[in-house]
Amino acid sequence: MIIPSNTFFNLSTDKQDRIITASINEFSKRSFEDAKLSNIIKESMIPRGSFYQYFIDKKDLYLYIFEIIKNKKIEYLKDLLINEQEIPFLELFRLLYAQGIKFSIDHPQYVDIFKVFINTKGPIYKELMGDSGKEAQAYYVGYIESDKAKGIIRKDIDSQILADLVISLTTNIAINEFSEGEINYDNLLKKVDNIISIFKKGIE
Amino acid sequence: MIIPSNTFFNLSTDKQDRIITASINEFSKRSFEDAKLSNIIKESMIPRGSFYQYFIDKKDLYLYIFEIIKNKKIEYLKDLLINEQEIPFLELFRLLYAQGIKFSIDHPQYVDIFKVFINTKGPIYKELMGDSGKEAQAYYVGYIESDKAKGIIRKDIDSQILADLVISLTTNIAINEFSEGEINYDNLLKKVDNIISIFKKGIE
DNA sequence: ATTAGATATGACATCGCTGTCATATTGTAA
DNA sequence: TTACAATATGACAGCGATGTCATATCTAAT
Repeated sequence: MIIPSNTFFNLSTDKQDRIITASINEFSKRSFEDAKLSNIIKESMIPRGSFYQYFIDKKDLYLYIFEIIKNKKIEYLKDLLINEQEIPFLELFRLLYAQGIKFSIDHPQYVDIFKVFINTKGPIYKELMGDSGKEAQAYYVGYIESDKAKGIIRKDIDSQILADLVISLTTNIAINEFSEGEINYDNLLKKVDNIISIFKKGIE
Repeated sequence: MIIPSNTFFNLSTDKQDRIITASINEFSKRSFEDAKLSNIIKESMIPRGSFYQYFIDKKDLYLYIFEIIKNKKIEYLKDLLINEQEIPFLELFRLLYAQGIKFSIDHPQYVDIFKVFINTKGPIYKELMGDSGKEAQAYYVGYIESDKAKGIIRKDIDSQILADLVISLTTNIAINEFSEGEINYDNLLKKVDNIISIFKKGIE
């Protein structure tokens, strides 16, 4: 059995989209455990029985939605991560941060789903996350150490702490939550540069 | 009618504590809307009927729990906020951050409740939050501007952005999520100092 | 046009959660 | 002890969610 079933992929794109949109709406509001298929079925106007032709159960659907989000995020970041040129850590951070903000502006729902996902420590969390947090940390730490060796970053800064700080900022992208003014990319890019400047030279 | 009822306060502290603990467990896992009284009743071993003698309904209970958390948080921060001496912004930030971490170590559940609360945009959110986010921002901005005037902080740094950054870090306290090693206060204090150092002088 | 296989549909049994209510128990004042 | 008020209790009706299944409809090959 393919997941989702071929039946689902044979649907008109309109129907597929309705199901996906409704699912994203629901999963961005409720944890996997608490998400209600009823809401998804209602919103997408799919008969109850039909849903179970497309997906085995709620988990099957969630995995599919998660996959969509993951691929979309990768799409935003792939150019930066593939490009293994020797840019300084702070420049990499700047680019990742900026792309992260772009992503969260373009797809606020996806970000909400991820937030809910992060906050719930349910069994699905470990199943999907694995050690990707540690991997990201190790990636950054390596980068930072390399910059230290080159004398670009002060040696007395703890690489792990700096890595944590950066991960914390890029995964949350909470910068726009408290601020006034219009939320658009250019606007936020200015903020990123300001933050980078703080990181670079300090505030004194 | 007093909320919670006198009946609740007349209970043995053991029973009161069981209800409070069970409520905190539930509200730290589920949004207000999705939290289930059944779970709370089960865990605290209170007969269903009794619960409704103590609280009007779920909202009544939530308000009470929220009040407890708020007071506890204030207890941790009051010495810093009352003390209006002329310490530099970064020093204030350092102290707030450290106390925030202490709070999140001592009461991880409270922090979870707050995270869930922040993430759900339900009607209860606006009712309880009001404009407290803006107030905090204004408080920090004023502080930063004052330091700028004194020449302690670089003038080309955007006060709002710095305030946002600081709020984002102190409200999330996600610093411990990715890191290895034991989580204890001394350990984290070292991290705070490291972060402060980054803010102060930059990483270059 | 017929037929087999694929797909669509909503009624249904089951389950868990909510808030209420009639009744039982306890506490207290006379 | 009695009698009245406060408190405790769990059975229950109502409701909404879940996953299944028998049946209806559609599609494509002959």
